[in-house]
Amino acid sequence: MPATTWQDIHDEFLRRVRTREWAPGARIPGELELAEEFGCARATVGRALTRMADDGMLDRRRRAGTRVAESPVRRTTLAIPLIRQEVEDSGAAYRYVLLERQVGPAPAADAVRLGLSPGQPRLHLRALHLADDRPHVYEDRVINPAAVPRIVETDLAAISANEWLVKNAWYSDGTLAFLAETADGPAAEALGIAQGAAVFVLERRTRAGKEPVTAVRLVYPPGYRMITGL
Amino acid sequence: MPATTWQDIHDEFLRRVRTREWAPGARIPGELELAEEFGCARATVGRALTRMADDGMLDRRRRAGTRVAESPVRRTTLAIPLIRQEVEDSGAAYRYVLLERQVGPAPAADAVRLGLSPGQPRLHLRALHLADDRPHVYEDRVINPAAVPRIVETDLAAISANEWLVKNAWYSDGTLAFLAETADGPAAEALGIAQGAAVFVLERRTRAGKEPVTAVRLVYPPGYRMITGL
DNA sequence: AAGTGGTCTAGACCACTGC
DNA sequence: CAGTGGTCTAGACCACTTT
Repeated sequence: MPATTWQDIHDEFLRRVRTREWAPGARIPGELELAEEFGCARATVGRALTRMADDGMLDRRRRAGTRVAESPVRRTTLAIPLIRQEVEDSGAAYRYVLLERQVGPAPAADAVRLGLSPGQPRLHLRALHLADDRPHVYEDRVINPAAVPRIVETDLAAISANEWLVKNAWYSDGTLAFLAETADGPAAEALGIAQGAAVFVLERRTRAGKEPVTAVRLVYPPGYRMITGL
Repeated sequence: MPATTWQDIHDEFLRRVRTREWAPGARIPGELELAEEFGCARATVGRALTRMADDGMLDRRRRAGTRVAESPVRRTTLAIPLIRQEVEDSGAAYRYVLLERQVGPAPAADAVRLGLSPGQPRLHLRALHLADDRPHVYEDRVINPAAVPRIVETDLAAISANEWLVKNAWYSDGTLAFLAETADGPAAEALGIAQGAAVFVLERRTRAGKEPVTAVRLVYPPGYRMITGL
């Protein structure tokens, strides 16, 4: 292995940006010059620079060169929690309870959430994920059976909807949102907290092509923090 | 340009994972075989595969080959909001008001937040960011002047602490957390909402080497959603 | 021991865009 | 038009880890 890998170079560039040796907005040397400085091929510094640009720390434009972003902290990678894993990683035993299952024509609210026309069939689930038998997350989910017909014949008390979907459904894209809300009656009851308490909510929607698949709300009790690096 | 770029190949791999043509846990062909399939160099499919692995969709190990992750949605890229930009992008005029500025020995709470010993000097700020003169975010920040001495002589009514720090301070690493809370008195008053309302809070801490630089809490009023792709 | 991914190199051509 | 980044190629060697 060469003495300097692209990661070493990346770390050095990161240091230069963070220490402001390369100041926000400033233009930095071109790839060829940097390659000469580090005694490596152009592609190697290029890889390091590309990574920095992906992370939002550099702005690169052909002909114009590479500049440090005005605000060199713009993007971070967020690990989406897998509930079972999140619980087991904390050393607790994972358990899942299906609280309610409803099949039938979608009420207006569910139709909007999922992106269906009102009256189309939908599957509505309410469930609770537990860590050592203490409530960990409350789940409220709507599923479009037109996208995943087999789910209506599945015993969702034995396997969580999420795990079934990961194994059996496909999707093309989706959105993810985080927000704060006051706990409504059902969520408060399931989590054993006061109604009106501030809860952290993660909303996820997935589609397969144009067809909506599922919309889920995960409600975390007060005190929950979603943490990432910077 | 060749007919297929590494991005095309990446998109095709993404499709195969999402449609479960490559099922969770399954081993996929090696780089050489894939390069042959697409009629390109090994490095080209390698780049596409590396990207997928970075996104948590594939697990790659030498000798063992490449497998689809058990849960192929694990990481996403989150754009950290820059308040001024967030406001201006929404078409509103940005304004910033410094509500309070305190210099002095750190009370226990501030010391813990920032990672100082109690009694060391600290700068405490409370501020409000407005969009078209409506409250947008409430900011509560502690700064360690030992890390950025010049900030105590800076007029933080004229420039927000964040913008000053981006331009003038350096950092080595930090953490970022999201949580839900009920609005306390000062936050509720500043945002013009009811005390006890559920607010979305973003907490950020940065350090320069071992020295803490700043700890900030950004409090968003009810209704705020932080959105990302999937 | 051997197969797989991880990385580097040297050269090439192209795409974009500021001068 | 010329300089810069973006990408591809073909080959090479190395690192890891499973068999």
